[in-house]
Parts: sequence; C-alpha cells; structure tokens
Amino acid sequence: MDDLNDQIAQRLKKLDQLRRLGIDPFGGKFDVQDRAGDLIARYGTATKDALEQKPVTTTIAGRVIALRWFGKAAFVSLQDGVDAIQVYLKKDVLGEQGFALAGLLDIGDWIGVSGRLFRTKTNELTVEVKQLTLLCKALRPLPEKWHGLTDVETRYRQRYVDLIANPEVKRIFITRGRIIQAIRTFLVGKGFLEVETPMMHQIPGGATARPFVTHHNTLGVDLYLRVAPELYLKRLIVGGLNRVFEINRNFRNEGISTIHNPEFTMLEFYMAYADYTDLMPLTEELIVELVETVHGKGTQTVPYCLHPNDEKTTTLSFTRPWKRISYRAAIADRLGATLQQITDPAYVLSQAKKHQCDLKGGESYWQLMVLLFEQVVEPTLIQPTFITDFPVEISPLAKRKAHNPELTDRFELYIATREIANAFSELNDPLDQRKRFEAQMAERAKGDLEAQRLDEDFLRALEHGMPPTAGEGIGIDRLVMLLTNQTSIRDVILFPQLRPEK
RNA sequence: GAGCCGGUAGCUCAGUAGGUAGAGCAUCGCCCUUUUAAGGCGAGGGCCCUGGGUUCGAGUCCCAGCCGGCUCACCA
Repeated sequence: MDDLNDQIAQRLKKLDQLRRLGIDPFGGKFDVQDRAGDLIARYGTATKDALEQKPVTTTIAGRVIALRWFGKAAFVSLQDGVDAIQVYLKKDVLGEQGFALAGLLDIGDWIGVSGRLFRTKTNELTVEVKQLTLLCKALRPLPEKWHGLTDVETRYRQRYVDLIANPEVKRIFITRGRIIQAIRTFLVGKGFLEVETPMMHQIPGGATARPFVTHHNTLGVDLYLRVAPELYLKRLIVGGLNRVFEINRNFRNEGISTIHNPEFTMLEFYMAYADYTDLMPLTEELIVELVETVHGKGTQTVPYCLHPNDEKTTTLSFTRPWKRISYRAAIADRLGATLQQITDPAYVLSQAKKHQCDLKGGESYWQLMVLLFEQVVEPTLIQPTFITDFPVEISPLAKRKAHNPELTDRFELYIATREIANAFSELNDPLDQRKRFEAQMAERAKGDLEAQRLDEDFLRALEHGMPPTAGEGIGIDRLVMLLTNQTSIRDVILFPQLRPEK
C-alpha cells in the first residue's frame, strides 16, 4: 500500500486485534435471510407496539456506512444494495464477545447481523443485534458522509467508491441494466434472435469511423476492433436468419467528450421483408416501452437538461406519433426557404456562408446541405423527430429512393439535439453496393481516414441475395443518458475511458 | 486538437496584500446504552499536482508540463 496513511494504519492494527480475538477479518459465507429494502417495505409502517407484541427476527448483511457511538452502544447505518437500514449494537444484548467485535468496526466494513426489529424513540425501524458477524474488514476510509465523493476524476477512476458513496449513481446503473433488459425482451417478443458477431474485424466496416488496430500473433495479421456490426448482421440475413439483433460494444478511435467514449454500446437490429417506414412505428413503440420501464407505466414525458450547467429542464414528450420531416424539408423550414429554392446550389451555398458553415471550398450541393443541416437544423431538434430521406453521399449502405436516386430510404431519430437512432432500407443490390464502396475507397485515397473500405466477402454475401431488409442502430449510452437525465456519457458508463493515472 | 476553469489533510473545502498551512467530517484518546451530519473535552495527520523561475521569503506571482472538468471542432 503505497499511500499508507494513519487511517489505513489504524485499520491494519484492528485487523491484528481481530485475528487475536480469533475472528477472520475477511469472513466467509453468510446466510442472508432478508434484504434491507424488503424489511422496509414489509415493516416500514409497523408500529412500535406491533413489533413488540409480535416480534420479528431477521438476518441481514451489508456495509457499514455510518457509525454513531454512545459508550456501550452504537447505531450503524447498514447499506444493503440501494437501501440502508439502521442496526443497533448494545453491549448487554450482544454480550462481551460481540461487543468486542463491535468496538473494532469501521465505516466501510461488511457485516452480517441477526436480531429483532424495533422502533427507536425517533420511530426509526431498527434491528437490535443479537449476533454480529464480520464479513469483511475495509482497509481504506470512505469519503465524508455529508458531501460524499464529488471529485469527478476519482468518481470515474474509482467507480467502486462512487457506487458506495453516491446512491443515485447506483440507481443510474441499475436503470441502465433494466433498459437493456427491456430492449431484449421487446425484440425477442417481436421474433428477433439475439446474436453475437465478431468484435475483431479483418476489414472494419459498417460505419464511417477510424478503427483501433490490434494484432493477432499466431495468424500474424493486424485486426481491427469493430466500428459497427452491420455488415456481419446483414450476412446473417443473407443466411436466412430473418430477424436478428445484437447489443454490444463498438470501438471508434476518435475524440473523447461528454457524448463520446471510445467504446460504446450499440443496439443493431435487422428485419427481413421490411423497409425503413416499418421501423418508425417500431422505434416509437420500443422507446415508449423504455420510457415506461424507467419512469412508470403510462408516462409520456421525460425531464431532460440539455447542458450540464443548465438551470432549466426541458420536457421531452414521447406521445406518438412523432414528427417526421425529410432532410431537405427540415433545412428549408429552418431557412424559411421553399422546396424550390433549396434545390438551387447557389442558394444553398449562400445560406451556408450566411450561417457560418465551416467551408473549405469546392463542396458539392449535398456536402453543403449536410453542413447546413448540422448548423441550422440539429440544434433545434429537441422533441423526438424522424428526419427522413438522407442524401446517398452520406449513406453508403442504404437503398436509394425509388423515385430519386440522390436520396435514400433512411431516417435518423433525433431527441434533444442528438441522433439516437439511425435506420434504413438496406442496400441489397450487390452491384450498386460495389460502386458505393468504390466511391468510399476513392474518398480514402483522397485522405479521408474515416471512409469505408471495400469488403469483398460482404459483396459475395450480397451476391447470394439478401431479401429486402430494414436495419436500425440505436446508441444505448446516449439513450440511457436521455432516460436518466444525465448530461455526460461518463455518468452512464461504469468505467469511462480516461488517461492513465499518473 | 483550441479556449476557459480547477488540482491544498483520507473526504469536502477555506487560505486575506507574497511573511510559521486552516476548518468541518473522518482518524486516535477520554466521557456517554435510543442516535441519525449525535454531543462534550483533548490529540495526531500536509511532496499545497510536477519541474523550473522571480523574490530575503512562493500554496499565493511568472513559465513549462501532467491530470481532470466544461465549451468548441470531428464522430454515435
């Protein structure tokens, strides 16, 4: 222990004293009879008299998070999961042996207790401990009880301490788990099969992003951590698994921010015989289901702070149906332009200049439109909105619109200015897909490190025939942020990526 | 990657004008058998992020770096 301080030294001293008393400071199996939460639920309203007339005995375990001494007695706050219950240690009930152990307890220790329930003078439901068992001695002190642990760096680096000291953090991660469970239940209920596809790719594909590179020693090849599972999931559709989904990590070698972690969790699902229009009501249904999972049955609105230091909370309304507007119409709307004007490249260029888009010169019409969309439309998309009909330039894996080959059968769902879902009718024309890959490779050759690579095996799969299919990806971390009202992705990822310590 | 803010005891934070480093909680000792931020009395605990510089003297001023937060840019 490099940073040995007096508090650790004191606890090590107590460790010796415990061993001299014949007590194993690191305990063993303990038969827990009740959970603190259950006791509170069951006896939270039981009166003092009722508990005396019909005594209730219980055996519970947990971590000591507060310890208040009164000479020959002490009150302990025992944390058991998200709940805490008070236990009372009294010399004449515990006996000499038990009381000696009690005297060596510290905040942070794990204990098991047996005894009867009673109410204190202040009417708090409390366990009067007859039998005290040490389950594990903690050697390090916990943060202060009142302010807790607030240093963000320590919270992320030592999440275990954060989880102990900040109950709301624990709640967020429990909610995250419930959200993911609810997604699985929802999709399985719709006939989807959960699958796992490779995380290590020989050709990273399925998204425009820079990959992480690693190396396989025996094969003697470099492998890439996947940026998306898309191309593998579509291979499964080719193989006849008509409805598949995967919830797993993607890795993108990019910057880190409040909405970006290098590894993030993505849901992707693919549905044969469907198109992107089928996915809009499905997405509404799924997300409303998740809103209800988190906020309760029948909930239509969710409070959300758009920025960390925002005083005011925005109310997000999930009442169906959600707004749908095409990419082009959304831009025209914001610019106050007609659909006629917005097709004019000169007009679009002038607007891009007017709205301070980051122009390098020589942008195509659609490149300008993409810049304008980000600049003027995205920040306004607070309420759930489906943006449809994306330009083919930025949709290399999506089917073209039947009546307009410049556009694709695609939508993105925006909530609180962020892209939450991305879906399209999957391109199943292997000849067009090859051209799209070639166009991407041309971009790569020009120095675009994020452009996609040509994947011969994927093309071979498409050549075997992929039924018309609709596919969608949902960024789980950002969705969890929305549903738990968190403004930083690090608050919904247990161990966010940080620079090495020291 | 750029800008702004921060790093002082285990934790949360003060630190005046550049002049011996403080509080609360936690810890240790004593008192206390119904408290809940328990209380009372006493005590210990510091690489003031790191490295340079200015100065008689730096937690404080200057420069560089490390780590973090926020904002912006790219990405989901």
